Amino acid sequence: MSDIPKKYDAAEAEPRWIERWADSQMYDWDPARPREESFVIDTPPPTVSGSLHIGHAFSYTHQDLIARFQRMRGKNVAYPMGWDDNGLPTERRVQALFGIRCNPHLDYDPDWMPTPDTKKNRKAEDVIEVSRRNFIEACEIVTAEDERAFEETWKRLGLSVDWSLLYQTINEHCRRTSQLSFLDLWHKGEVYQSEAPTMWDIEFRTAVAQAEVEDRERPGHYHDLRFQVEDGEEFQISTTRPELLGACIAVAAHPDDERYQALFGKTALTPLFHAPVPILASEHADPEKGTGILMVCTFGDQADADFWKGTGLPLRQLIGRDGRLFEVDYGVEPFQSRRPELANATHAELVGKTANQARKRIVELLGNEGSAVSGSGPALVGEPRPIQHPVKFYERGTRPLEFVPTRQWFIRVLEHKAELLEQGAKIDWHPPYMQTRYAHWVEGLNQDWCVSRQRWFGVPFPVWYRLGPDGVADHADPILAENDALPVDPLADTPPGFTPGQRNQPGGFAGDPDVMDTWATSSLTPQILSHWADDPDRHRRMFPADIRPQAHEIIRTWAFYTIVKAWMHEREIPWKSIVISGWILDPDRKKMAKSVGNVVTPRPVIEEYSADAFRYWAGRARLGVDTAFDPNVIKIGRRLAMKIFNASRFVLMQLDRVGESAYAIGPEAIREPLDLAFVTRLRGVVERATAAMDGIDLAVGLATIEELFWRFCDDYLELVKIRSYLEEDLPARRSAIATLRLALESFLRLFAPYLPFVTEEVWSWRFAETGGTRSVHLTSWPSPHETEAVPKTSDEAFTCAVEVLQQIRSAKTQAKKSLRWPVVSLEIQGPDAPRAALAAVLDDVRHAGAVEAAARVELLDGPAPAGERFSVRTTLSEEN
RNA sequence: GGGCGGGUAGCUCAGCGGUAGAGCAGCGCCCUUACAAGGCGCGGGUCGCAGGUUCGAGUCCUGCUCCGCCCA
Repeated sequence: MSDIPKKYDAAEAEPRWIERWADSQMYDWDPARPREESFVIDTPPPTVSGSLHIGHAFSYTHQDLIARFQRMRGKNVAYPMGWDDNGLPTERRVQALFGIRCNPHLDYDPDWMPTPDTKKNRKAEDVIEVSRRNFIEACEIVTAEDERAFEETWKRLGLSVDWSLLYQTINEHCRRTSQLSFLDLWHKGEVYQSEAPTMWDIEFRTAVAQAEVEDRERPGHYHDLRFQVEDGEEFQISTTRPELLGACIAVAAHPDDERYQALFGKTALTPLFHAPVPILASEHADPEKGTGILMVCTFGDQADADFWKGTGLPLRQLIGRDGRLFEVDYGVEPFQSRRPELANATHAELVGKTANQARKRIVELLGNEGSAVSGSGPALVGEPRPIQHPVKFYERGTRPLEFVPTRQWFIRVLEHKAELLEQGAKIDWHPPYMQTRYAHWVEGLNQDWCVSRQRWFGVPFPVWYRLGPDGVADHADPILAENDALPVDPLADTPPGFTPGQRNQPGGFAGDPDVMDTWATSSLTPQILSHWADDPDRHRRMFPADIRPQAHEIIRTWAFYTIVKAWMHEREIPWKSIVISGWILDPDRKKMAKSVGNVVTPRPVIEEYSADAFRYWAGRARLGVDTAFDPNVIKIGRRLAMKIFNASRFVLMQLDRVGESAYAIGPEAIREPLDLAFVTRLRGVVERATAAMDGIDLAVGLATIEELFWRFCDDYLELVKIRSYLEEDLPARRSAIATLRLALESFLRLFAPYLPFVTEEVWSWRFAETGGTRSVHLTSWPSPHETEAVPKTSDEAFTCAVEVLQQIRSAKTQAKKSLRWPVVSLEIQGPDAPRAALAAVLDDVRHAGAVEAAARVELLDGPAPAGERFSVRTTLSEEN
């Protein structure tokens, strides 16, 4: 038998085990086993170009705890990893790193290689324009690097991922799956194209979906402007966006608003532009806001866009895709004006300006004498009034969204709210209240899912358009790719029935230039894993998945979209349960953010405290609840790992002292009252921990195991020492040895999901050979069956022993004596039942408490203090 | 403004109908042959506030308050 190491050095041991596990295939999913035996995890594919912060490692640890537990329960666990490569985060990073920008009109340069641009103050003219294909190649180089870093961190954390199931959301298989999904939805009528005002990010120049939009409180101003009715009467509207005055198409007040009853149905004229606009009654107007009457323009906000739809009013778009006001001609439809020269002169002041710049200028113009419609006085009444109001932003953007009419692809979700709510209810949510959050999101939807993005590094739509003789695309009747041709790149591949030379030629074809939203692909992760696109048999074995672990901020995106897709394709739920981790906040309970500079990355923490310690911290957090980053809790984990090491060392040294036969003593040798009582405790802990883990109550499972383990170390080991030290092979020693072995083997397996490194280290010393399983991670989770040969008793004897032992220790500590200090007299008073229980284990207690052989020990009948079993009087020896 | 979660010892949290718990921090003691990056012990809380239900309420109900998150 090999020597048992004296010290545990996690920094040395953990990498050693990672290496050993790497090629062992011990975490691999076995495709041959039936569905009932499988446990399929739909792992969130992290965005590789995002920075990895400690919250990711925290959440991924939760998945691993579940994976390892299920594996030990005998399940054939499919625990994949995926990298979410495509989309804006990658493009943004690539642009910044290489100082490049994609120009899709350029030709591919096969000799071009991206080189990091280290210029400190890069000017706009320094940015190199590259072709779409070169740009995509640059993205691929960066993501490949990022993936390596992620993989290394996951391995360092001890994630038991089956790396043979690895995928990238941009790889061929995912592109095929994603495009197939699109085609399937097209054939089912769930996807449509429309040209409509869409939320548009002027910075990235792409459409964005409702799920990616957030409200931010921003300062603004109410501007009161004088409008004039054709008959000369005046009224004032309030607006926060005076720069859109030229885009005004109507004026509206609430139908019940007494103040404006006389105006409804009349026509008003706008100042500076003199556009005739109808005065309408509309529920959209809030009588409490501003003057209660507002101008509707195309488009100041969502309300304007909603209002405009279906009214038949003209579309007067002023803001372009770059966020600047473009040229228009007043006096020509749809830009009506009673005084076109004045309107055009005004607009000339604003053309080319951003919304902000234009606002400043037009406020000056509106403040000028004579700017009112009547020509008398300024149109602007008083000073603009500062307010705070919510403004819509793309979640990754820095500038307010605009509503710009563009052609986009949409997936129908609004008309399926009821079904999507029903699907949500079929899924088991952990914690349950997270389902409410999902439901509220679904109920609050007000737009279909916009899936097209005007970007490059993503999955293209498998679609081409016929070009008429005039070169104009026929969007109404797109050419779709054949299923078996997928994946296609419509900008490179030629549609059936055409030749490459007909690309972009009148009478020829054009490829759809857009790519899909990242979520359009990552909403298919269960199907990507199951090979829905090309392997129906495997799909049946893996779909729906058992579990989806994720954090709560992506309920509205990833979870929601995945539920949508699974329902649309197969009328199924994507997974049986969903587990939501909380967020990690900084120690002051603030959200970690790059801009605040309080982001903690996982690697240094793992290096400092060990992966086991980190995992302990993650395992202790309750699901769904945000947790402050607290090194103190991680330190407790480190201490626990150390304790497991030392206690194991002690137990195995006891077994070794007996010899190899010790490892063959079965549970039937457990006969001593103390040992029976402890095994009863252990049995209860196994049952409770198993129930907790089954219910994904990871923190409760850990706390249950940990609590008994500390009792084991602090009290049981002390109480049993005297018997395990016995030189002779007596039943008392056999019972002790058998209990120690059973307990240690149980604890190691119970802790294995949480602390995979130290448990494996200890397992390797002896049990790898004697236990018949080379790794603790290949053993089975402890079960009550293992202790069937041990007579069931109460755990009262152990409880009583511990109580008296603690009283003795307390007496010694208060007397400032060492714990080895001899006791000469012990008077224990208590009721019959605990006295009887104690009597059976009194020898163990005497030895653990260093009660002298000749000491007077009395068990007396009598009451005990409230909440205790005994009243104990300890008399210490005068000298040691 | 609506919804969700939470306010328990100095700190981090457990307990969710039956005599207030753990760990950390504090204080004190102990180098006991597994463990000094250790062990043992000791203090320490009107369980956010106000009502109510109950024989009995951190624990259930109502209102309020503060914090966080999600959504408008």
